[in-house]
Amino acid sequence: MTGLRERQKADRTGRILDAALRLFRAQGYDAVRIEDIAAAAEVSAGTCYNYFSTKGDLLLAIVSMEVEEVVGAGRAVVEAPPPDVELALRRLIRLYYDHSLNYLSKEMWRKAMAFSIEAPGTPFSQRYTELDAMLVAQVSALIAALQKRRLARPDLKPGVVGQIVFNTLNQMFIEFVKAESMQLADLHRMNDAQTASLAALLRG
Amino acid sequence: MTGLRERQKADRTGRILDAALRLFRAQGYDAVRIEDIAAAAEVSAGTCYNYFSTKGDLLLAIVSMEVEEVVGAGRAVVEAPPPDVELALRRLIRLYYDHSLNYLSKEMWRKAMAFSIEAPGTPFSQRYTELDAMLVAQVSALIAALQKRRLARPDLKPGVVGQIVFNTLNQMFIEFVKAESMQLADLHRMNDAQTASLAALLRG
DNA sequence: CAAAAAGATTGAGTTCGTTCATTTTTGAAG
DNA sequence: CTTCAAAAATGAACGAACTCAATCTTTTTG
Repeated sequence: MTGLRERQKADRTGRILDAALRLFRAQGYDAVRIEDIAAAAEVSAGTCYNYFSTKGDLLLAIVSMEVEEVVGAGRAVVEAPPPDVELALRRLIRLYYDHSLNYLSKEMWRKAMAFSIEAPGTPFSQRYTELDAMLVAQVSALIAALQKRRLARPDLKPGVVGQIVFNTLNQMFIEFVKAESMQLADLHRMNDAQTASLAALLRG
Repeated sequence: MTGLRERQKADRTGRILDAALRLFRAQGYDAVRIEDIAAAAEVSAGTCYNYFSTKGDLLLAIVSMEVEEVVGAGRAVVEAPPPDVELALRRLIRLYYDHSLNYLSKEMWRKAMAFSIEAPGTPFSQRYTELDAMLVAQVSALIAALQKRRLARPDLKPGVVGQIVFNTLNQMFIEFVKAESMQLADLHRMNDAQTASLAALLRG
């Protein structure tokens, strides 16, 4: 089942991803050439293109892993939500934001988001879009959980509200990564303000 | 005041913009080389870079003109809003959407939005961001006008609601330009549905 | 086990955005 | 009208993403 070819393939994929992440973080996305990644991964430039269709798609593969992690971390919040709409939303969104710079730089986020709009058809662009949908679903699930606990107006459709909340948090995140000087603390403040407004709408 | 140099400069800027718009529409953004634009505008490639910092910024200059037009057209709706929240929002947003493909292709929008995230510091990227803010302000002004006419809950801050509405319409537009097969009619349907939900929240 | 087929790797070559030293044009001063 | 400085245009040269024909490695077949 796991032939040599298969193992080598997985190994090379891992080496390319590791090298790319390390170099992107250290030198910045633009400054790193595919040849540099190839050299660090001990393959040729051409081989990188057998595994990832473009440099942008390779970046999105890395970013997608980060988003997968955050979706995993978010489950805990949805399963045991704080006993208040505002607190609950704030907590989930802070989790997303705080995770965002663990492995990735603002430049990497900018390039990744740009690429996912520019080239929506590549494999990891589609994956990234799926993951965004999973985040929407997760926020929606949180709303639903709060409604079940009678902490939010029961007449609002969780999916609609979830999408609205996601749009807002996503837009603020874009603003954040676009402004190199903006700090996480600033983003938190924006989030707290917006969440307060939204929470007012969502409470009975 | 209008020396030769000044006139030539304006003339060249115009020729480059015209040529770029025509070629981007006819052949697609990626297929058009800076040299092609330069040739059509009867200048050299290097000259294009005296006027626009990158190919992406040249595109954003074109897209910005389109957005300026749409902001102008939107004023009429804000000044004489239809007598219902849902109708009013729907009308303004449809105006935005219907204008969007007058001069620009989906590919151009994708590239433009991508570039504005990727390179937020270039002159026309900043201009584009300003124009987005103007659209937010315009939607907010519409909400305020409706409140004044007692057609919307008076306790909601127009700015907050305007930003939420804009985020939603913008997100749907991104989905639209990402899916080459999606038609304007589909976008209208999405808009009608979302607007109905939002209008329910905004009515007294 | 040998031979052939299938699958991957390779790196030299192509393309295109961008830069920059040089040349040309414009406007001002004498 | 001539001279000079500043501004602008030019296109050759550069660099990096990406392609592809040739080569090598793994798997399958007889």
